[in-house]
Amino acid sequence: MSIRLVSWNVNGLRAVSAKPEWRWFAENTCDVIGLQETKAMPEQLRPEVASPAGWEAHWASSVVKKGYSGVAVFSRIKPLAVHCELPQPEWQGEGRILHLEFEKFHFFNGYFPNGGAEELDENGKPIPGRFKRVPYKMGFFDAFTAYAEECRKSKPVVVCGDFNIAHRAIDLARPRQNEKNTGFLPEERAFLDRFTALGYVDTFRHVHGDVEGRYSWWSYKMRAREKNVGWRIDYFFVSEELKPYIRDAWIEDDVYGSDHCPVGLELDI
Amino acid sequence: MSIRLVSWNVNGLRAVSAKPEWRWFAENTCDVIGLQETKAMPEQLRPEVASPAGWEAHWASSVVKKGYSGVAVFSRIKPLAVHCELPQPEWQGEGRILHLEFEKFHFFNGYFPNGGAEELDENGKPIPGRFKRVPYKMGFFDAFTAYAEECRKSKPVVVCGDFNIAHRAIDLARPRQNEKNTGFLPEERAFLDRFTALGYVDTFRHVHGDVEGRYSWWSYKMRAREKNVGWRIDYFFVSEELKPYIRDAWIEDDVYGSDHCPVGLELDI
DNA sequence: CTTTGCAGG
DNA sequence: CCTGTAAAG
Repeated sequence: MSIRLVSWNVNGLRAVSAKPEWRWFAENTCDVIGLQETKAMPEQLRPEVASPAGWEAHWASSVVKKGYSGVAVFSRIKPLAVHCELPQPEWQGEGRILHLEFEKFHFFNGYFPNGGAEELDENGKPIPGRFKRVPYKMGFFDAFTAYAEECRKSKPVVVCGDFNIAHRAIDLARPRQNEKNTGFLPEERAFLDRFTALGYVDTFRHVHGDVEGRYSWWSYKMRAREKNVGWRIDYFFVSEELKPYIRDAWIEDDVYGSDHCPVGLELDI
Repeated sequence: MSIRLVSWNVNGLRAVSAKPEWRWFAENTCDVIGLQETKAMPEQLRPEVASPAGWEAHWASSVVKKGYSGVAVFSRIKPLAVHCELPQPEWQGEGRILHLEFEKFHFFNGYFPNGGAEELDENGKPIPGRFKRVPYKMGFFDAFTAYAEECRKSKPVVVCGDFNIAHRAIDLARPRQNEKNTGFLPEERAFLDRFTALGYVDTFRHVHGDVEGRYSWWSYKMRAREKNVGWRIDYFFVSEELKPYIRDAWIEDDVYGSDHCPVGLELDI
Protein backbone atom coordinates (compact mmCIF):
# COMPACT_ATOMS: atom_id res chain seq x y z
CA MET A 1 0.00 0.00 0.00
CA SER A 2 1.19 3.48 -0.82
CA ILE A 3 -0.16 6.98 -1.09
CA ARG A 4 0.88 9.32 -3.90
CA LEU A 5 0.71 13.11 -3.54
CA VAL A 6 1.56 15.87 -6.01
CA SER A 7 1.93 19.62 -5.71
CA TRP A 8 1.71 22.20 -8.50
CA ASN A 9 1.84 25.97 -8.56
CA VAL A 10 -0.49 26.51 -11.52
CA ASN A 11 -0.06 30.31 -11.81
CA GLY A 12 -3.77 30.89 -12.42
CA LEU A 13 -6.11 27.90 -12.48
CA ARG A 14 -8.53 29.57 -14.89
CA ALA A 15 -5.72 29.88 -17.42
CA VAL A 16 -4.22 26.41 -16.90
CA SER A 17 -7.56 24.61 -16.87
CA ALA A 18 -8.33 26.10 -20.31
CA LYS A 19 -5.07 24.74 -21.79
CA PRO A 20 -4.52 21.28 -23.27
CA GLU A 21 -1.94 20.73 -20.50
CA TRP A 22 -4.80 20.44 -18.00
CA ARG A 23 -5.26 16.82 -19.17
CA TRP A 24 -2.51 16.34 -16.54
CA PHE A 25 -5.31 16.44 -14.00
CA ALA A 26 -7.61 13.96 -15.75
CA GLU A 27 -4.73 11.55 -16.31
CA ASN A 28 -3.45 11.83 -12.78
CA THR A 29 -3.50 8.62 -10.78
CA CYS A 30 -2.36 10.06 -7.46
CA ASP A 31 -4.42 10.33 -4.28
CA VAL A 32 -3.91 13.95 -3.25
CA ILE A 33 -3.20 17.03 -5.37
CA GLY A 34 -2.19 20.36 -3.85
CA LEU A 35 -2.38 23.40 -6.10
CA GLN A 36 -0.98 26.85 -5.41
CA GLU A 37 -1.63 30.24 -6.99
CA THR A 38 -5.08 29.21 -8.10
CA LYS A 39 -5.97 32.94 -8.28
CA ALA A 40 -9.66 32.09 -8.38
CA MET A 41 -12.70 31.28 -6.34
CA PRO A 42 -14.13 27.82 -7.16
CA GLU A 43 -17.30 29.44 -8.56
CA GLN A 44 -15.19 31.16 -11.24
CA LEU A 45 -14.16 27.76 -12.62
CA ARG A 46 -15.94 25.25 -14.82
CA PRO A 47 -17.74 22.70 -12.60
CA GLU A 48 -15.55 19.83 -13.79
CA VAL A 49 -12.51 21.82 -12.64
CA ALA A 50 -13.94 23.07 -9.35
CA SER A 51 -15.64 19.81 -8.35
CA PRO A 52 -14.14 16.94 -10.36
CA ALA A 53 -15.97 13.63 -10.00
CA GLY A 54 -14.19 11.22 -7.67
CA TRP A 55 -12.35 13.94 -5.75
CA GLU A 56 -13.10 15.93 -2.66
CA ALA A 57 -12.11 19.54 -3.25
CA HIS A 58 -11.04 22.13 -0.67
CA TRP A 59 -10.20 25.76 -1.27
CA ALA A 60 -8.51 28.62 0.52
CA SER A 61 -8.85 31.81 -1.51
CA SER A 62 -7.53 35.30 -0.97
CA VAL A 63 -10.04 37.64 0.58
CA VAL A 64 -7.63 40.59 0.73
CA LYS A 65 -7.18 40.87 -3.03
CA LYS A 66 -9.06 39.05 -5.75
CA GLY A 67 -7.24 37.03 -8.40
CA TYR A 68 -4.29 36.75 -5.99
CA SER A 69 -2.64 33.76 -4.35
CA GLY A 70 -5.02 30.92 -3.34
CA VAL A 71 -4.55 27.19 -2.76
CA ALA A 72 -6.67 24.11 -3.38
CA VAL A 73 -6.46 20.45 -2.46
CA PHE A 74 -8.13 17.63 -4.37
CA SER A 75 -8.23 14.35 -2.50
CA ARG A 76 -9.56 10.90 -3.33
CA ILE A 77 -9.30 10.15 0.40
CA LYS A 78 -11.75 11.81 2.74
CA PRO A 79 -9.83 13.77 5.35
CA LEU A 80 -10.70 13.55 9.03
CA ALA A 81 -10.60 17.36 9.28
CA VAL A 82 -9.83 20.39 7.12
CA HIS A 83 -8.48 23.77 8.21
CA CYS A 84 -8.02 26.85 6.04
CA GLU A 85 -5.19 29.25 6.74
CA LEU A 86 -2.97 29.48 9.79
CA PRO A 87 -4.65 29.84 13.20
CA GLN A 88 -3.70 33.49 13.86
CA PRO A 89 -5.71 36.23 12.05
CA GLU A 90 -2.39 37.99 11.41
CA TRP A 91 -1.48 35.34 8.82
CA GLN A 92 -4.94 34.85 7.34
CA GLY A 93 -6.67 36.34 4.33
CA GLU A 94 -4.30 35.60 1.45
CA GLY A 95 -5.40 31.98 0.91
CA ARG A 96 -1.98 30.43 1.52
CA ILE A 97 -2.49 27.32 3.66
CA LEU A 98 -4.77 24.29 3.56
CA HIS A 99 -4.37 21.70 6.30
CA LEU A 100 -6.00 18.30 5.84
CA GLU A 101 -5.79 15.80 8.63
CA PHE A 102 -5.52 12.25 7.30
CA GLU A 103 -5.44 9.07 9.34
CA LYS A 104 -1.67 8.69 9.31
CA PHE A 105 -0.40 12.26 8.92
CA HIS A 106 -1.18 15.96 8.81
CA PHE A 107 -1.02 17.28 5.26
CA PHE A 108 -0.23 20.93 4.55
CA ASN A 109 -0.47 22.56 1.16
CA GLY A 110 1.22 25.96 1.28
CA TYR A 111 1.79 28.88 -1.04
CA PHE A 112 4.42 30.69 0.98
CA PRO A 113 4.82 34.43 0.39
CA ASN A 114 6.97 35.79 -2.40
CA GLY A 115 9.59 38.28 -1.20
CA GLY A 116 8.15 40.93 -3.51
CA ALA A 117 9.85 43.78 -5.32
CA GLU A 118 12.88 45.65 -4.04
CA GLU A 119 12.06 48.50 -1.70
CA LEU A 120 12.57 52.00 -3.06
CA ASP A 121 14.41 54.80 -1.27
CA GLU A 122 13.14 58.39 -1.03
CA ASN A 123 14.41 59.06 -4.57
CA GLY A 124 12.57 56.07 -5.98
CA LYS A 125 15.76 54.05 -6.47
CA PRO A 126 15.71 50.37 -5.46
CA ILE A 127 17.65 49.47 -2.30
CA PRO A 128 19.81 46.44 -3.20
CA GLY A 129 18.88 43.33 -1.23
CA ARG A 130 15.89 44.91 0.54
CA PHE A 131 12.61 43.35 -0.52
CA LYS A 132 9.15 44.61 0.47
CA ARG A 133 7.67 41.36 1.66
CA VAL A 134 10.64 39.43 3.01
CA PRO A 135 9.71 40.39 6.60
CA TYR A 136 6.14 39.13 6.05
CA LYS A 137 7.51 36.02 4.38
CA MET A 138 9.81 35.21 7.31
CA GLY A 139 7.06 35.84 9.84
CA PHE A 140 4.73 33.60 7.86
CA PHE A 141 7.30 30.80 7.82
CA ASP A 142 7.80 31.08 11.58
CA ALA A 143 4.05 31.00 12.22
CA PHE A 144 3.67 28.03 9.89
CA THR A 145 6.51 26.14 11.55
CA ALA A 146 5.05 26.69 14.99
CA TYR A 147 1.68 25.36 13.79
CA ALA A 148 3.24 22.36 12.04
CA GLU A 149 5.23 21.52 15.16
CA GLU A 150 2.06 21.75 17.23
CA CYS A 151 0.24 19.38 14.87
CA ARG A 152 3.23 17.05 14.77
CA LYS A 153 2.66 16.25 18.43
CA SER A 154 -0.33 14.15 17.36
CA LYS A 155 0.98 12.56 14.15
CA PRO A 156 3.62 13.02 11.46
CA VAL A 157 3.53 15.92 9.03
CA VAL A 158 3.69 16.19 5.23
CA VAL A 159 4.17 19.69 3.79
CA CYS A 160 4.10 20.49 0.11
CA GLY A 161 3.95 23.62 -1.93
CA ASP A 162 5.76 26.62 -3.30
CA PHE A 163 8.22 27.78 -0.63
CA ASN A 164 9.66 30.58 -2.80
CA ILE A 165 13.10 29.62 -1.48
CA ALA A 166 15.88 27.61 -3.09
CA HIS A 167 17.65 25.96 -0.19
CA ARG A 168 21.20 25.42 -1.43
CA ALA A 169 23.36 26.48 -4.37
CA ILE A 170 22.55 23.18 -6.03
CA ASP A 171 18.87 24.13 -6.03
CA LEU A 172 19.13 26.87 -8.64
CA ALA A 173 20.98 27.31 -11.91
CA ARG A 174 22.58 30.66 -11.09
CA PRO A 175 23.33 30.71 -7.33
CA ARG A 176 26.05 33.39 -7.41
CA GLN A 177 23.93 35.85 -9.38
CA ASN A 178 21.04 35.42 -6.98
CA GLU A 179 22.66 35.78 -3.56
CA LYS A 180 21.03 39.20 -3.24
CA ASN A 181 17.72 38.24 -4.84
CA THR A 182 14.68 37.15 -2.89
CA GLY A 183 14.31 33.39 -3.03
CA PHE A 184 18.01 32.85 -2.30
CA LEU A 185 18.76 35.43 0.38
CA PRO A 186 20.84 34.19 3.32
CA GLU A 187 17.97 34.75 5.76
CA GLU A 188 15.55 32.82 3.54
CA ARG A 189 17.98 29.92 3.14
CA ALA A 190 18.57 30.04 6.90
CA PHE A 191 14.87 29.38 7.43
CA LEU A 192 15.12 26.13 5.44
CA ASP A 193 18.25 25.28 7.47
CA ARG A 194 16.23 25.65 10.67
CA PHE A 195 13.22 23.85 9.21
CA THR A 196 15.24 20.83 8.13
CA ALA A 197 17.13 20.91 11.45
CA LEU A 198 13.76 20.44 13.15
CA GLY A 199 13.51 17.15 11.27
CA TYR A 200 11.58 18.10 8.12
CA VAL A 201 13.12 16.04 5.33
CA ASP A 202 13.43 17.40 1.78
CA THR A 203 12.11 14.24 0.15
CA PHE A 204 13.49 14.98 -3.31
CA ARG A 205 17.03 15.29 -1.92
CA HIS A 206 16.46 12.26 0.31
CA VAL A 207 15.67 10.14 -2.75
CA HIS A 208 17.95 11.72 -5.34
CA GLY A 209 20.91 13.01 -3.30
CA ASP A 210 22.83 15.93 -4.73
CA VAL A 211 21.67 15.48 -8.32
CA GLU A 212 22.07 18.77 -10.18
CA GLY A 213 19.94 20.64 -12.68
CA ARG A 214 16.54 19.58 -11.37
CA TYR A 215 14.24 22.57 -10.92
CA SER A 216 10.55 23.27 -10.43
CA TRP A 217 10.31 26.92 -11.53
CA TRP A 218 11.69 28.87 -14.48
CA SER A 219 11.13 32.55 -15.17
CA TYR A 220 8.90 33.22 -18.16
CA LYS A 221 11.50 35.76 -19.24
CA MET A 222 14.56 35.07 -21.38
CA ARG A 223 13.39 31.58 -22.43
CA ALA A 224 14.67 30.36 -19.08
CA ARG A 225 12.85 27.04 -19.23
CA GLU A 226 14.24 25.89 -22.57
CA LYS A 227 17.72 26.71 -21.22
CA ASN A 228 16.83 25.05 -17.87
CA VAL A 229 17.79 28.20 -15.99
CA GLY A 230 15.52 27.31 -13.09
CA TRP A 231 15.05 27.14 -9.35
CA ARG A 232 13.87 24.29 -7.13
CA ILE A 233 11.42 26.14 -4.89
CA ASP A 234 8.57 23.60 -4.78
CA TYR A 235 9.03 20.87 -2.19
CA PHE A 236 7.61 17.91 -0.36
CA PHE A 237 8.90 17.85 3.19
CA VAL A 238 7.97 15.09 5.65
CA SER A 239 8.70 15.07 9.38
CA GLU A 240 11.44 12.55 9.99
CA GLU A 241 9.09 10.03 11.57
CA LEU A 242 7.98 9.36 7.99
CA LYS A 243 11.49 9.05 6.55
CA PRO A 244 11.36 5.21 6.52
CA TYR A 245 8.20 5.37 4.45
CA ILE A 246 9.47 7.55 1.60
CA ARG A 247 9.13 5.35 -1.49
CA ASP A 248 9.72 7.97 -4.15
CA ALA A 249 9.93 11.70 -4.74
CA TRP A 250 10.07 13.37 -8.13
CA ILE A 251 9.82 16.48 -10.27
CA GLU A 252 7.46 16.38 -13.28
CA ASP A 253 9.43 18.76 -15.47
CA ASP A 254 7.76 17.44 -18.63
CA VAL A 255 4.51 19.10 -17.52
CA TYR A 256 3.93 22.55 -19.01
CA GLY A 257 1.18 25.11 -18.63
CA SER A 258 2.62 27.17 -15.75
CA ASP A 259 5.98 28.69 -14.90
CA HIS A 260 6.22 25.95 -12.24
CA CYS A 261 6.06 22.20 -12.82
CA PRO A 262 4.52 19.66 -10.45
CA VAL A 263 6.52 17.81 -7.79
CA GLY A 264 5.46 14.52 -6.19
CA LEU A 265 5.89 12.15 -3.30
CA GLU A 266 4.97 8.50 -2.77
CA LEU A 267 4.82 7.17 0.78
CA ASP A 268 4.54 3.51 1.85
CA ILE A 269 1.68 3.49 4.22
CA MET B 1 -8.09 64.44 -61.02
CA SER B 2 -9.52 63.19 -57.76
CA ILE B 3 -8.52 62.82 -54.15
CA ARG B 4 -9.42 59.74 -52.10
CA LEU B 5 -9.69 59.83 -48.32
CA VAL B 6 -10.48 57.09 -45.81
CA SER B 7 -11.27 57.06 -42.11
CA TRP B 8 -10.96 54.13 -39.69
CA ASN B 9 -11.45 53.78 -35.96
CA VAL B 10 -8.82 51.10 -35.35
CA ASN B 11 -9.60 50.49 -31.64
CA GLY B 12 -5.90 50.29 -30.72
CA LEU B 13 -3.30 50.75 -33.42
CA ARG B 14 -0.78 48.52 -31.64
CA ALA B 15 -3.25 45.66 -31.78
CA VAL B 16 -4.44 46.24 -35.37
CA SER B 17 -0.97 46.81 -36.77
CA ALA B 18 0.08 43.39 -35.41
CA LYS B 19 -2.79 41.63 -37.23
CA PRO B 20 -2.80 40.36 -40.82
CA GLU B 21 -5.66 42.83 -41.47
CA TRP B 22 -3.13 45.66 -41.29
CA ARG B 23 -2.17 44.84 -44.90
CA TRP B 24 -5.17 47.13 -45.53
CA PHE B 25 -2.74 49.99 -44.96
CA ALA B 26 0.02 48.71 -47.25
CA GLU B 27 -2.50 47.98 -50.01
CA ASN B 28 -4.26 51.29 -49.68
CA THR B 29 -4.12 53.52 -52.72
CA CYS B 30 -5.83 56.56 -51.23
CA ASP B 31 -4.25 59.93 -50.54
CA VAL B 32 -5.25 60.64 -46.95
CA ILE B 33 -5.99 58.23 -44.10
CA GLY B 34 -7.53 59.37 -40.82
CA LEU B 35 -7.37 56.93 -37.92
CA GLN B 36 -9.17 57.18 -34.58
CA GLU B 37 -8.67 55.45 -31.23
CA THR B 38 -5.01 54.85 -31.96
CA LYS B 39 -4.49 54.49 -28.17
CA ALA B 40 -0.76 54.91 -28.61
CA MET B 41 2.06 57.38 -28.96
CA PRO B 42 3.92 57.01 -32.29
CA GLU B 43 7.06 55.90 -30.42
CA GLN B 44 5.17 52.85 -29.11
CA LEU B 45 4.66 51.61 -32.68
CA ARG B 46 6.97 49.83 -35.09
CA PRO B 47 8.71 52.44 -37.30
CA GLU B 48 6.99 51.22 -40.48
CA VAL B 49 3.64 51.82 -38.75
CA ALA B 50 4.49 55.17 -37.16
CA SER B 51 6.37 56.61 -40.15
CA PRO B 52 5.46 54.64 -43.27
CA ALA B 53 7.55 55.46 -46.32
CA GLY B 54 5.75 57.73 -48.78
CA TRP B 55 3.40 59.19 -46.18
CA GLU B 56 3.53 62.22 -43.95
CA ALA B 57 2.28 61.24 -40.50
CA HIS B 58 0.61 63.47 -37.89
CA TRP B 59 -0.52 62.50 -34.41
CA ALA B 60 -2.71 63.86 -31.65
CA SER B 61 -2.42 61.65 -28.58
CA SER B 62 -4.14 61.76 -25.23
CA VAL B 63 -2.10 63.45 -22.54
CA VAL B 64 -4.79 63.07 -19.87
CA LYS B 65 -4.78 59.26 -19.87
CA LYS B 66 -2.40 56.92 -21.62
CA GLY B 67 -3.64 54.23 -23.97
CA TYR B 68 -6.82 56.28 -24.45
CA SER B 69 -8.38 57.94 -27.51
CA GLY B 70 -5.87 59.43 -29.98
CA VAL B 71 -6.03 60.22 -33.70
CA ALA B 72 -3.54 60.09 -36.57
CA VAL B 73 -3.51 61.25 -40.17
CA PHE B 74 -1.32 59.77 -42.89
CA SER B 75 -1.11 61.88 -46.02
CA ARG B 76 0.64 61.48 -49.34
CA ILE B 77 -0.03 65.19 -49.90
CA LYS B 78 1.92 67.69 -47.85
CA PRO B 79 -0.52 69.89 -45.94
CA LEU B 80 -0.11 73.67 -45.86
CA ALA B 81 -0.61 73.62 -42.08
CA VAL B 82 -1.40 71.16 -39.28
CA HIS B 83 -3.22 71.84 -36.01
CA CYS B 84 -3.71 69.41 -33.14
CA GLU B 85 -6.87 69.53 -31.05
CA LEU B 86 -9.46 72.30 -30.88
CA PRO B 87 -8.28 75.87 -30.16
CA GLN B 88 -9.66 76.11 -26.59
CA PRO B 89 -7.73 74.40 -23.77
CA GLU B 90 -11.07 73.21 -22.40
CA TRP B 91 -11.38 70.72 -25.29
CA GLN B 92 -7.74 69.72 -25.47
CA GLY B 93 -5.80 66.83 -23.97
CA GLU B 94 -7.69 63.75 -25.14
CA GLY B 95 -6.16 63.60 -28.62
CA ARG B 96 -9.44 63.91 -30.52
CA ILE B 97 -8.91 66.31 -33.42
CA LEU B 98 -6.33 66.71 -36.19
CA HIS B 99 -6.82 69.57 -38.64
CA LEU B 100 -4.80 69.56 -41.85
CA GLU B 101 -5.13 72.48 -44.20
CA PHE B 102 -4.84 71.40 -47.84
CA GLU B 103 -4.86 73.65 -50.88
CA LYS B 104 -8.54 73.18 -51.68
CA PHE B 105 -10.11 72.36 -48.28
CA HIS B 106 -9.71 72.09 -44.54
CA PHE B 107 -9.54 68.45 -43.45
CA PHE B 108 -10.62 67.39 -39.96
CA ASN B 109 -10.09 63.94 -38.51
CA GLY B 110 -12.12 63.58 -35.33
CA TYR B 111 -12.67 61.03 -32.63
CA PHE B 112 -15.71 62.58 -31.01
CA PRO B 113 -16.42 61.68 -27.37
CA ASN B 114 -18.33 58.57 -26.42
CA GLY B 115 -21.32 59.25 -24.17
CA GLY B 116 -19.87 56.95 -21.52
CA ALA B 117 -21.61 54.73 -19.02
CA GLU B 118 -24.95 55.48 -17.40
CA GLU B 119 -24.73 57.70 -14.34
CA LEU B 120 -25.39 56.03 -11.02
CA ASP B 121 -27.73 57.35 -8.33
CA GLU B 122 -26.87 57.45 -4.59
CA ASN B 123 -27.74 53.74 -4.29
CA GLY B 124 -25.41 52.81 -7.16
CA LYS B 125 -28.28 52.07 -9.55
CA PRO B 126 -28.01 53.36 -13.14
CA ILE B 127 -30.24 56.32 -14.03
CA PRO B 128 -31.94 55.40 -17.35
CA GLY B 129 -30.97 57.70 -20.20
CA ARG B 130 -28.42 59.72 -18.18
CA PHE B 131 -24.89 59.17 -19.44
CA LYS B 132 -21.75 60.50 -17.75
CA ARG B 133 -20.12 62.10 -20.73
CA VAL B 134 -23.03 63.20 -22.89
CA PRO B 135 -22.66 66.81 -21.64
CA TYR B 136 -18.94 66.78 -22.52
CA LYS B 137 -19.77 65.18 -25.86
CA MET B 138 -22.33 67.86 -26.73
CA GLY B 139 -19.98 70.66 -25.66
CA PHE B 140 -17.22 69.15 -27.75
CA PHE B 141 -19.45 69.00 -30.81
CA ASP B 142 -20.46 72.63 -30.36
CA ALA B 143 -16.84 73.73 -29.99
CA PHE B 144 -15.87 71.68 -33.04
CA THR B 145 -18.71 73.11 -35.12
CA ALA B 146 -17.75 76.68 -34.22
CA TYR B 147 -14.14 75.96 -35.23
CA ALA B 148 -15.16 74.27 -38.49
CA GLU B 149 -17.44 77.19 -39.35
CA GLU B 150 -14.60 79.60 -38.65
CA CYS B 151 -12.27 77.65 -40.94
CA ARG B 152 -14.97 77.34 -43.56
CA LYS B 153 -14.79 81.11 -44.10
CA SER B 154 -11.48 80.59 -45.91
CA LYS B 155 -12.18 77.35 -47.83
CA PRO B 156 -14.48 74.31 -47.82
CA VAL B 157 -14.38 71.71 -45.08
CA VAL B 158 -14.09 67.92 -45.07
CA VAL B 159 -14.72 66.18 -41.73
CA CYS B 160 -14.25 62.49 -41.14
CA GLY B 161 -14.16 60.26 -38.13
CA ASP B 162 -16.08 58.48 -35.44
CA PHE B 163 -18.96 60.73 -34.39
CA ASN B 164 -20.39 58.22 -31.91
CA ILE B 165 -23.86 59.16 -33.16
CA ALA B 166 -26.19 57.37 -35.55
CA HIS B 167 -28.15 60.15 -37.23
CA ARG B 168 -31.42 58.51 -38.23
CA ALA B 169 -33.28 55.25 -37.57
CA ILE B 170 -31.93 53.97 -40.87
CA ASP B 171 -28.40 54.35 -39.52
CA LEU B 172 -28.60 51.51 -36.98
CA ALA B 173 -30.04 48.03 -36.95
CA ARG B 174 -32.06 48.41 -33.74
CA PRO B 175 -33.30 52.02 -33.57
CA ARG B 176 -36.25 51.40 -31.21
CA GLN B 177 -34.14 49.54 -28.65
CA ASN B 178 -31.58 52.32 -28.62
CA GLU B 179 -33.65 55.46 -28.23
CA LYS B 180 -32.42 55.75 -24.65
CA ASN B 181 -28.86 54.65 -25.33
CA THR B 182 -26.01 57.03 -25.95
CA GLY B 183 -25.25 57.21 -29.63
CA PHE B 184 -28.91 57.51 -30.54
CA LEU B 185 -30.28 59.89 -27.91
CA PRO B 186 -32.58 62.65 -29.22
CA GLU B 187 -30.12 65.36 -28.18
CA GLU B 188 -27.25 63.60 -29.96
CA ARG B 189 -29.30 63.11 -33.13
CA ALA B 190 -30.38 66.75 -32.86
CA PHE B 191 -26.73 67.78 -33.08
CA LEU B 192 -26.41 66.01 -36.44
CA ASP B 193 -29.65 67.70 -37.53
CA ARG B 194 -28.12 71.10 -36.74
CA PHE B 195 -24.77 70.14 -38.28
CA THR B 196 -26.32 69.04 -41.57
CA ALA B 197 -28.63 72.09 -41.51
CA LEU B 198 -25.46 74.22 -41.49
CA GLY B 199 -24.65 72.63 -44.83
CA TYR B 200 -22.44 69.68 -43.87
CA VAL B 201 -23.37 66.86 -46.23
CA ASP B 202 -23.36 63.22 -45.12
CA THR B 203 -21.53 62.00 -48.23
CA PHE B 204 -22.53 58.35 -47.85
CA ARG B 205 -26.22 59.27 -47.84
CA HIS B 206 -25.62 61.78 -50.66
CA VAL B 207 -24.25 59.00 -52.86
CA HIS B 208 -26.33 56.03 -51.69
CA GLY B 209 -29.61 57.61 -50.62
CA ASP B 210 -31.63 55.75 -48.01
CA VAL B 211 -29.98 52.36 -48.55
CA GLU B 212 -30.47 50.22 -45.42
CA GLY B 213 -28.24 47.88 -43.47
CA ARG B 214 -24.94 49.67 -44.08
CA TYR B 215 -23.06 50.18 -40.83
CA SER B 216 -19.54 51.06 -39.71
CA TRP B 217 -19.54 49.73 -36.13
CA TRP B 218 -20.69 46.50 -34.53
CA SER B 219 -20.43 45.62 -30.85
CA TYR B 220 -17.91 42.88 -30.11
CA LYS B 221 -20.59 41.30 -27.95
CA MET B 222 -23.26 38.85 -29.08
CA ARG B 223 -21.62 38.24 -32.51
CA ALA B 224 -23.21 41.48 -33.65
CA ARG B 225 -21.05 41.79 -36.76
CA GLU B 226 -21.89 38.42 -38.26
CA LYS B 227 -25.57 39.27 -37.74
CA ASN B 228 -24.96 42.80 -39.08
CA VAL B 229 -26.46 44.33 -35.96
CA GLY B 230 -24.50 47.54 -36.43
CA TRP B 231 -24.50 51.31 -36.31
CA ARG B 232 -23.33 53.86 -38.88
CA ILE B 233 -21.41 56.24 -36.62
CA ASP B 234 -18.35 56.89 -38.84
CA TYR B 235 -18.86 59.58 -41.43
CA PHE B 236 -17.40 61.77 -44.10
CA PHE B 237 -19.12 65.16 -44.11
CA VAL B 238 -18.26 67.90 -46.59
CA SER B 239 -19.45 71.49 -46.47
CA GLU B 240 -21.98 71.96 -49.23
CA GLU B 241 -19.61 74.01 -51.39
CA LEU B 242 -17.98 70.62 -52.13
CA LYS B 243 -21.21 68.81 -52.93
CA PRO B 244 -20.70 69.06 -56.72
CA TYR B 245 -17.31 67.40 -56.32
CA ILE B 246 -18.42 64.25 -54.46
CA ARG B 247 -17.45 61.42 -56.81
CA ASP B 248 -17.98 58.51 -54.43
CA ALA B 249 -18.48 57.62 -50.78
CA TRP B 250 -18.35 54.12 -49.35
CA ILE B 251 -18.15 51.80 -46.35
CA GLU B 252 -15.43 49.13 -46.39
CA ASP B 253 -17.32 46.54 -44.39
CA ASP B 254 -15.13 43.74 -45.70
CA VAL B 255 -12.23 45.10 -43.63
CA TYR B 256 -11.83 43.44 -40.23
CA GLY B 257 -9.43 43.95 -37.34
CA SER B 258 -11.43 46.49 -35.29
CA ASP B 259 -15.01 46.82 -34.10
CA HIS B 260 -15.31 49.61 -36.69
CA CYS B 261 -14.69 49.33 -40.42
CA PRO B 262 -13.21 52.04 -42.64
CA VAL B 263 -15.33 54.56 -44.52
CA GLY B 264 -14.17 56.52 -47.56
CA LEU B 265 -14.72 59.51 -49.83
CA GLU B 266 -13.51 60.43 -53.31
CA LEU B 267 -13.69 64.05 -54.40
CA ASP B 268 -13.19 65.42 -57.94
CA ILE B 269 -10.70 68.16 -57.48
C1' DC C 1 6.72 36.97 -20.03
C1' DT C 2 2.20 35.84 -18.01
C1' DT C 3 -1.92 35.95 -15.24
C1' DT C 4 -4.80 38.42 -13.01
C1' DG C 5 -7.88 43.05 -12.14
C1' DC C 6 -10.05 47.12 -14.03
C1' DA C 7 -11.48 51.19 -17.06
C1' DG C 8 -13.22 52.32 -21.29
C1' DG C 9 -15.58 51.48 -25.27
C1' DC D 1 -15.85 41.00 -26.26
C1' DC D 2 -11.66 43.48 -27.01
C1' DT D 3 -7.89 47.23 -26.10
C1' DG D 4 -5.57 49.27 -23.33
C1' DT D 5 -3.57 49.99 -18.23
C1' DA D 6 -1.29 48.27 -13.63
C1' DA D 7 0.14 45.00 -9.92
C1' DA D 8 2.14 40.82 -8.96
C1' DG D 9 4.98 37.09 -9.68
